[in-house]
Amino acid sequence: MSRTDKKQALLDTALALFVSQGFYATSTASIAKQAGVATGTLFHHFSSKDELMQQLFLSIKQEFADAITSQINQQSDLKADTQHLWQVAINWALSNPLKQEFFQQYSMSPSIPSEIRQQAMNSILSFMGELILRGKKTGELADYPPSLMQESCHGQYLAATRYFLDNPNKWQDEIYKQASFSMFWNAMKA
Amino acid sequence: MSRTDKKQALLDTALALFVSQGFYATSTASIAKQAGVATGTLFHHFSSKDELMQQLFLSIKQEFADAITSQINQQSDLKADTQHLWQVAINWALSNPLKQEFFQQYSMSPSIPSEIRQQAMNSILSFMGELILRGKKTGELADYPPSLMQESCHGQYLAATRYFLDNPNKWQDEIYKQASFSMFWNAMKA
Amino acid sequence: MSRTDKKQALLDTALALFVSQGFYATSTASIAKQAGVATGTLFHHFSSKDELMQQLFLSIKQEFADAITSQINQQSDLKADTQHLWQVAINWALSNPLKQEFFQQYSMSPSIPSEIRQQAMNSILSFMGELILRGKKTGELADYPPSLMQESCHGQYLAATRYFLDNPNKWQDEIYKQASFSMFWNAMKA
Amino acid sequence: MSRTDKKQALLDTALALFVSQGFYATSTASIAKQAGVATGTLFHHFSSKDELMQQLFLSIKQEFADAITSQINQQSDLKADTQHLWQVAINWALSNPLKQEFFQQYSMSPSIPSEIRQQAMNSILSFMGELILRGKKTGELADYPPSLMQESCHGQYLAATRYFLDNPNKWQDEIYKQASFSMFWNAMKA
DNA sequence: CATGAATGAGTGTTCATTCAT
DNA sequence: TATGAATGAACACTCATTCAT
Repeated sequence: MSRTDKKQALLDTALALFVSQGFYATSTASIAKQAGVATGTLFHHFSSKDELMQQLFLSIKQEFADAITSQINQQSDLKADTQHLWQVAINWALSNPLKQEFFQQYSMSPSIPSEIRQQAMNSILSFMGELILRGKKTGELADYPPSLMQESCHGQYLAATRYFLDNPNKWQDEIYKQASFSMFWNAMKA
Repeated sequence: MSRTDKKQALLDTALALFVSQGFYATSTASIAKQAGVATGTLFHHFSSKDELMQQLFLSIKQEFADAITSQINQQSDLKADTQHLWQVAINWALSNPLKQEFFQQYSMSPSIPSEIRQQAMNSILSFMGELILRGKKTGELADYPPSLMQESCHGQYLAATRYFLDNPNKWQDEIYKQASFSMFWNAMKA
Repeated sequence: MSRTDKKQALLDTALALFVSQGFYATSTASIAKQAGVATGTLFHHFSSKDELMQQLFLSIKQEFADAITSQINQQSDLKADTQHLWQVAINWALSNPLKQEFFQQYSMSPSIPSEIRQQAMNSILSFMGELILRGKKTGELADYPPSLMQESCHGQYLAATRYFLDNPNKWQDEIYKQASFSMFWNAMKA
Repeated sequence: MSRTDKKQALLDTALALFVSQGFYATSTASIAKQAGVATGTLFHHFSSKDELMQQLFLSIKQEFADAITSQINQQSDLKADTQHLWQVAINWALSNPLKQEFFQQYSMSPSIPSEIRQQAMNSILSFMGELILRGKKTGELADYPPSLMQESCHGQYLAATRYFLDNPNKWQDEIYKQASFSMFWNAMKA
């Protein structure tokens, strides 16, 4: 196992254990053991348990951002573009349930410094931010205060992924898929 | 200090410390000390730290439910009733910022058994549930799957309170107040 | 329940719990609760947990001594008298299994001050001591050092009660009953 | 200090403290401190205080068994062999007073699971068991029930070691040494 | 870099004992 | 006397972190 492999194994194991048991209930020893390395090795790659958590948080955020970016191509009308983004984002969540659950659990938790959380949130919301701006200019979207709109969008996204994560087969049901987007879109519509 | 006072002092102190430092970073000793009682006293009232957490969670949930119930009088048209409920709920959150923050932090956290969380969530959502049903019957609200609608409502409520908690003076601004309700209402509107 | 009743209830309960769970694993609160009195009441009757233990130890010792004394009537020859004493003592142990087990467990334990234990042991052995003296004078018993003989007697008595306590029905079997006494007697015989 | 040294130091210290203060009155912290290691180290070698106790019990039992086995050579007549065994066993007890006292104190105590105690007792008694069988075949020993005889042997052994431990110089006195064996042998003799 | 035994401060929890009622 | 809530010192045990190998 190469160096990078070991670091990645530690991140993967930490993700699984943090989600299933929580940050504080997961000992560094158990992470190392399940990752197949010695206890001390964890501290060669991460200066502390907190840093492991932060790197994990940021790496997942990055992965999400990369996944979304790679699939976006804004060319149709605003609503179609938004719907595409919505589906791509929820697809990612359903394809990466552990990582999505990690976000749900730790986005509000004091286990992660608020600056790091803020940074991650902004990154997620930046996609929406641009669309909202575009929609306001064309008059398709309502002229609500932007920061409030962003928070609302984020809330809807979290709610939808929570729902479809708990009921994965419902995402195949066009009724549910459409409904979730309709609520999201209508909330912002002019 | 009477018996009830001590128990209540422990709950109050636990609320403050859990919110500001997190559940795991708060020692039972520090709760007791700050509440002005001996360490053992905490365990006289709560069999464990976990049980303290659960009782705290349930007591806050109950307080919220009572506050809402006492101010509800459904008599006008659906939209007016809904707006009233929306404002009452957000008012409560802003009047009880610690308790609201507690919900934000722990509604998804493994520090609280999921059954307890579920129970609390249902209680909160039951108010909305009735209004949604009413709206569907009259045709004022869209016919989306009820469970999905509830999750979406909850998400919007959390997002709005998060926003106004971070920017308390904005709730006095009618523009923001209106906008937050409009997004909530339009999402569900037929 | 009268005062004496409560004190006796505490002693009875303590006996049962000390035997089944051990001295340290039994909390004063559990003794009080199971005896049907308040925690504080225990400390009205016994100044400390240790004193409760000592009073219990001495009261059982006394009960044993009284039971033996009341049934002894030395009139026949030495062997017959000894056999009678042997049977009376073992009968008592089998009729009071909890108390006998208590002795087995605590005769050697540091939970009881050694002076108290010594005092109790002497009381038990005094019966034997007289018989041994008598036997030596008549030449029926061997002329071993008295203190060593006493210790040996005591060891045999503990072994026999241990055995018959674990196999109560064997005491009805004359073969076993006889064998146990034969070993005891032959060990001392001239 | 090597790894094995630390574990052994902990066992040695635990033995000394358990004997002098009792199991419950001895804190794990005090064992570690007196053994010259950190508190955590104790739990690195033993998963709990109870396990330390069990390992201690079994290691002493093993040491006793090894000591006896190494010195046994059955070649003479039964009585001579038995006397040799008796002396070897008591010699061991007197050479290892702490370990013998440990047995006296904990053989009956609930601090040690009864299965472990049983296992240890059987190991000790197995030596005797064989001799008893041999004696019954040759008719030199009485035909008492074997289990009762074993218990009686054990009781005598405990009594004798107790006596000579309390009065060590008496073991040098041939009168006492002979008397102790005579009582043991005559009890079983046909 | 990797290891894992060692560390020791810190944790949740217990429980004999006290004392105001 | 009797009560039982309150006390706080003491405990077994955990775990992030270090460091000699």
